[in-house]
Amino acid sequence: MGEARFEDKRWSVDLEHKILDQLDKSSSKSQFSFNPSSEREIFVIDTPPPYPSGTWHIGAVAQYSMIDVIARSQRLLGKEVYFPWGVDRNGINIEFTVERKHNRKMRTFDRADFIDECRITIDEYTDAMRKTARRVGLSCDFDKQYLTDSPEYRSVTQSIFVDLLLKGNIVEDLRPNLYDPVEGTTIADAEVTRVSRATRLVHVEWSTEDGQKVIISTTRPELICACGVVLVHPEDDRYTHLHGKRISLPMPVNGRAESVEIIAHPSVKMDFGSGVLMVCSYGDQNDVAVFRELGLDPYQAIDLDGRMTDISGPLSGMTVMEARNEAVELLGRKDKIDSIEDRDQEIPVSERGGNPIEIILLKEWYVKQVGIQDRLEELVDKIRFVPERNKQLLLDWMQGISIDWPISRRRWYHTEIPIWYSEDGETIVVPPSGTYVRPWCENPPPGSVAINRSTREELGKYENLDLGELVGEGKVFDTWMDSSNSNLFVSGYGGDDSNFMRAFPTALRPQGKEIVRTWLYYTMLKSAHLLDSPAFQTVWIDGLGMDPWGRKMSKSWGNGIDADSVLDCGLGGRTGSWQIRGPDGKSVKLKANKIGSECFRLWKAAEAQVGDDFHINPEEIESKYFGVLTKIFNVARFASQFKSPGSMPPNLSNADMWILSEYDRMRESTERHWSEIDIYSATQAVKTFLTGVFPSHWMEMAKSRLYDDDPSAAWTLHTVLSGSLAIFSPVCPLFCHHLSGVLYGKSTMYENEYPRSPGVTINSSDSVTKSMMQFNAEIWRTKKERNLSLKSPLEDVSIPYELEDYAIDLQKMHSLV
RNA sequence: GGGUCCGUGGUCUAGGGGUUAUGACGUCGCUCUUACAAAGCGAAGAUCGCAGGUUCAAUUCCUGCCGGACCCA
Repeated sequence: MGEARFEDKRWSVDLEHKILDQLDKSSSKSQFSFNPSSEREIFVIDTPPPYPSGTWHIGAVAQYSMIDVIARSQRLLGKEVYFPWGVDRNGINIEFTVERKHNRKMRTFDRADFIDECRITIDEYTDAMRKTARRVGLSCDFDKQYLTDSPEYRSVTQSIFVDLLLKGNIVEDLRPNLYDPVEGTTIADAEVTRVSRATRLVHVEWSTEDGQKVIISTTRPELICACGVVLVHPEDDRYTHLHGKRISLPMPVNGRAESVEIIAHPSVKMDFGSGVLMVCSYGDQNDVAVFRELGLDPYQAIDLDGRMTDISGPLSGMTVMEARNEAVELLGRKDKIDSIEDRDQEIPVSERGGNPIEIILLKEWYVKQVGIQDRLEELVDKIRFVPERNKQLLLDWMQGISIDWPISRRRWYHTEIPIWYSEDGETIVVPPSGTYVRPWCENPPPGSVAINRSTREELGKYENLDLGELVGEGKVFDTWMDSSNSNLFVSGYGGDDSNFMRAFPTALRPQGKEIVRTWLYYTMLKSAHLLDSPAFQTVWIDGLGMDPWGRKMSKSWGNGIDADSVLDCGLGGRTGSWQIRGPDGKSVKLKANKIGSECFRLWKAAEAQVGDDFHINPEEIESKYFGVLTKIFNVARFASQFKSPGSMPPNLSNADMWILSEYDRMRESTERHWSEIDIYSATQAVKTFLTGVFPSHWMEMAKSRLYDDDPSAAWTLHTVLSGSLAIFSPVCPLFCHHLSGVLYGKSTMYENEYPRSPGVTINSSDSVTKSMMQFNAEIWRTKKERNLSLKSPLEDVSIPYELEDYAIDLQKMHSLV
């Protein structure tokens, strides 16, 4: 027996930082680099490339640290893990940031200047995020960082687009599109959210050609000019006599018929307003459906700037809101308003800009998705979901798909659509695979190919053809076009084919449930089109980080918690405190003394099963989990007094064989849990063992033998502890690295073989354990009842038959005489 | 209005047709026992949301309702 080899009495956030610094200084980061030609099983993780926006949401950091637990546990299981560090940098967010910074709209900039501004700004955020990633202990392959706005990544996005275009999975069409007139861009279904707003429901008086008055209710009187038909319900007896009649528009229009037909149609709600519905191109999705169904020619009432077009007559040139007010004014003056009602309505707005969206006819590029849903569902069925029930989120979304995915956007800081148009507009030119092009400012590179715009027939190299003055496409891709390639990119698509075949379908897609309908769905769609294959082997879908009372965190509501404040809580003795808006709107103060990354990770791993939303409360994280670290730290501190004999001694005592059996059961179950990506169960199993039966029962029982330098006890102690630390290391990598370093001179961080069975086991260890715990508790209770100290002797205690093998140890442990 | 998921001691959480329902935090009591008082040990605390049904037996399965979260009209 020697001195304890730990200076500190417990784990601390300062120690955590010291270790992190040491690791950063050493060359250890290359330890996590990926070798695609390794003999080991390849395990590629398609990590969600975070979007740098200044601060990283603590819920996302928590989720990311669990992806790290998966990466580390898979390495421990012996796999060649690729845990990429990618950053998503395309998109409208950074454009908004730059617009706010300069207080100028994007379109008032020179395009190239604006793009430079975006890149400079996002570079700063990218560095900050990388620091947090390191701080929380991510074992990414940081050397191979990829940025989705880099030429390499963008060229993959463009090449895949060209491939799909040639395969016919991408179409160009003039269709009604969801459009954000304020930001001037098309958006997809998935980017629409709904907000409740007060609107006026106007009951307008129309009259038929034979002079009958009809009241039609609408919240959008400015769209009367785009009315294509008026509908009544076929079973509505009040209006049967109107079927087939023509009705005059109550507003002046320009360049179109001044009356429309009244038709019976079941999509009308009889009890809404008067039960008569005007259908305009396009007030809402139902209007789109009716126009398509009845084969009506749509009118364009709103232009790309969100202003009324010529057909609206007196409203022409006004914004939608101005036009709406003016329409009410005009109708009122002509005495055509029956009444006006204020009501709350859910209106669709763009997720990014928060602007009411319009539906506008636009020529855009689309990825086909309507026809492939059945096949997609078959492919989804080949994927394992963790947890299984979250698969439903994807299936629900797929069931609702009714239109193709519009992918072109009228923005700038995105991947460019790689197309040039011939002078006559009938031929398009696309670049060769693997090149990044910017058609808005450059000509096609050598090797570009000309294609017939409508038939997709290849016409040869563009250099050899006379296409007149080429026009580069100015539009860009929806950012999901970039991120939905991430699995292909990280699996090596476009590189060495044999490596890609080994890495695909990508082993794991970990992500949050809020982006199932976008990131997961679009990735599945792209991989299905391109390779007719499921995109992944396993999809792991976690819930969202909520505030301590289960509400979504938001800066505006004042219930957000900053990730760095939790990770650095306790650093240099500084405690943490958080002022948060509580459930009743009152401010609540939360306090903690020490948390740090290891405690934070342990909390997330041990607190709940994957898939549900989780509440983040720093007080709870500290009180429930820091003590666990203290406990394990002291187990190690205790063990550091004793030297291991190195190899297994010939005669192991019964107590040691028992705990080795218990350890082996834990080892086996955690190995299974880790391979099933069940972080919660693995963490619970090893935590319970290391803080429960091992120290409280076996260590107490083995103490006297340890002090007497019994080789059996010492070997057992270190065999169990070193293995357990390795098993625990995916959850708390720095903590285990430190303990194992001091105890055994080696880090648990780079283990790539699961601890082996000690090979010494007894049968029925389970029932022995139960009796043991029961017996010990009985003795402790007895001593307490008699007011005896734990080391005072106790007489007349008989040891149960089942524990006879352990009699001597138990007698010593409890001073039984 | 429709769909999906969820509802277990004060709080969080595990489990699952069958003897006294898991664990953690908090609470209370005792204890500085050569690793640990930022600890240990012990104790109290739950009719497993409500109402029906299936069953010899339900907290677990089914139906309805109530409450919460998310999604879609």
